[in-house]
Amino acid sequence: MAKRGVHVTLAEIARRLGVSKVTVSKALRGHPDISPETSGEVKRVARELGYLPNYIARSLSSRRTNTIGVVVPKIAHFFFSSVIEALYNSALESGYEIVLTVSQESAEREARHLQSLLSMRVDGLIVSLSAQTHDYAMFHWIRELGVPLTMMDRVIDDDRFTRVVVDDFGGAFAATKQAISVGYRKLAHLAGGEGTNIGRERARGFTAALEQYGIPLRSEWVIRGGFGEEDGYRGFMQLRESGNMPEFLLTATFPQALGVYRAVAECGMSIPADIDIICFGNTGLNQILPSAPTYVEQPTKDLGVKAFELTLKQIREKTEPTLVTLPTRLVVCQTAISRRVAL
Amino acid sequence: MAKRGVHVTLAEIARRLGVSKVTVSKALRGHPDISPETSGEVKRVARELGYLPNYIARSLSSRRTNTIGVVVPKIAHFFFSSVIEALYNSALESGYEIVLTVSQESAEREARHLQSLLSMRVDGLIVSLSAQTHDYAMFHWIRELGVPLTMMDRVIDDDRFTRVVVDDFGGAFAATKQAISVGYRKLAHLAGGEGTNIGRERARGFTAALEQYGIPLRSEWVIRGGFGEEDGYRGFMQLRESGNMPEFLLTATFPQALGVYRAVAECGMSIPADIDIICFGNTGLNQILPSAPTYVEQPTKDLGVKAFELTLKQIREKTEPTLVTLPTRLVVCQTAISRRVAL
DNA sequence: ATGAAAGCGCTAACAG
DNA sequence: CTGTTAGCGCTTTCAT
Repeated sequence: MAKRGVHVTLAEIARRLGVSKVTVSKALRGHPDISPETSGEVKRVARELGYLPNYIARSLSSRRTNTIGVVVPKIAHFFFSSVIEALYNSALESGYEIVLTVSQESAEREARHLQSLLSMRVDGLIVSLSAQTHDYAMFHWIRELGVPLTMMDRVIDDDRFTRVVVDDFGGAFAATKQAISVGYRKLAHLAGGEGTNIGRERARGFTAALEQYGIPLRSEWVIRGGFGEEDGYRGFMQLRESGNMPEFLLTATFPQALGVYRAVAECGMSIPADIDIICFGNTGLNQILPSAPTYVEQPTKDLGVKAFELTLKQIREKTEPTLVTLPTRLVVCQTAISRRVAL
Repeated sequence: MAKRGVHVTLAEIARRLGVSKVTVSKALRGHPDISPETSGEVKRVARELGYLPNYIARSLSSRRTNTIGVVVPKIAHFFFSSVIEALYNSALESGYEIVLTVSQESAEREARHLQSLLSMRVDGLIVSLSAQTHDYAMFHWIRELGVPLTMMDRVIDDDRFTRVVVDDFGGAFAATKQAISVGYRKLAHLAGGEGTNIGRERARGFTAALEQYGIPLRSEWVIRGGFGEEDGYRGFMQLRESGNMPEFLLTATFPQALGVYRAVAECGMSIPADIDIICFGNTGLNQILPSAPTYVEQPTKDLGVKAFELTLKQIREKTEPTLVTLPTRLVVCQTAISRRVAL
């Protein structure tokens, strides 16, 4: 049986038609050089043989891979999987393939992945920093190499990088303000890591709101840690053991909130009776959680779409680094308000 | 300034050291041919120049890409994101890169992605079928081409393919049996698509359990549709409009169950007072849902790990197609039982 | 409109 | 141990 599919080359098609490789190459890519007849013939034979262009060879020769490398900290987490889905949709539209890698919040893995992606000669990079990344040398190096790079959500606060972020400060501020407006005065915040821009900004928003309303900030009510479920669990337990419980808790992420829910249930307490909560992020499950919590909606789709767009722009033309800040929106569910109304 | 990073080639390093490209190539890959001294020198210069091997060129020459192509129907869905995370961990361990693509349950997108991945000359493929895929010609073609292929979870029931699945029949059977054992007699099933193996097997398990306990199967209580949240919502509404409500509902997926929860809440009804539920899949959120539902636990990590392992095996040696079935486990939460106990 | 020549950066024999 | 010779399959000039 004849060669087929993955084993067919341009040369083979050329041989069969008695034309040159160049003609076949051009015909297949719809180059205007080739006459419609020849072009048709070439395409027919290619189809018959199940020809699959070898992108590896094409890339080596053309110096483009039509590929975007992505590094994210997590994947089984609604926020990221939703952003990633948006990235994939954008990529499909523009004919790019995505090589996704996951750092698992490890700076070392992140660096390894970046190296791999550079070695794969991706045309551009989209990165959301791991919570452990404190050494930015590699990113500056990438920048100097001139490889298009877009930082997304978890970014380096440096104008020399192209970034897309959400309005973390505004979101945290609005959430805290909402809590205050319904009457809470004892407010705590699960801040997550302050080594990241999102941790810092959300904490800033929280404290700024307290300040504006003249509520003193109690340092033991701003709990540091990570962004995961365990961190939420630990954070709540820590509050409880201190014997000094706040009325309200702003969590920096949705996973944290889940941990809080679990901890609260374990303690035989309940939300919002014993403690009320507002979290960042909406998993579509918020509506179903016992006493749906108010949350800060993050524009995950837009993040993905914008990040891809900025990357493509950098690939196509020389552009200045930009910062895009997407708005957040406070989605008020019954809990916080209803409780106070009842009082 | 000198060339750096992505612009440095083997030839450049060779030139600087006055050796040949081959020596550099071998030294960098730790080939035993090269003396420790030379090797050290080469590595030093490579590091100094920030040399990044060009995987494209390497792949073209070596005819391996160290890359596995993956096609899944969805990504922002706990089941898949969890499987995918496992795939990524396996890949990292074995030094493979993953090119993930998402079919969005569309057969057409799936086919496009498969073509791209083949053109990228991935060393192997892992595929979970879209719900719309009914034409299997492409998969047989891939099989004949000899490209290592593993089907995962949503597979073609054909012994010529290597597959990893979970014990859908057993899971559905156990769930239904549990419902019967606590006293329910009016049982319904949200079957999802029966064009897929998982839809068929789960429905089979449901009916087999009814049969074993002599409970007549009511066809209007086996509702077809898709596997999504909307399908769950619609399914419940359909049951409700029929005016003939079952006491119990087995859903084929977790998203479906979410839809049911939403519908139930909208109708001012509640779970399990008005209808009890068991679902496939556990998102870690089950514990938090109002009245934690009993669920069929799917071994997502194992699915990913096994799928990767089978693919690697096919790459490394000629192997016969195999079918691996991973066990499911019924995790009984309070709902179903507690209600009956209270009666 | 078509083709010949050259080369992308690397690895795989094989020879020294 | 080190180097030479040949490509891998494709695109890119540049002729014709």
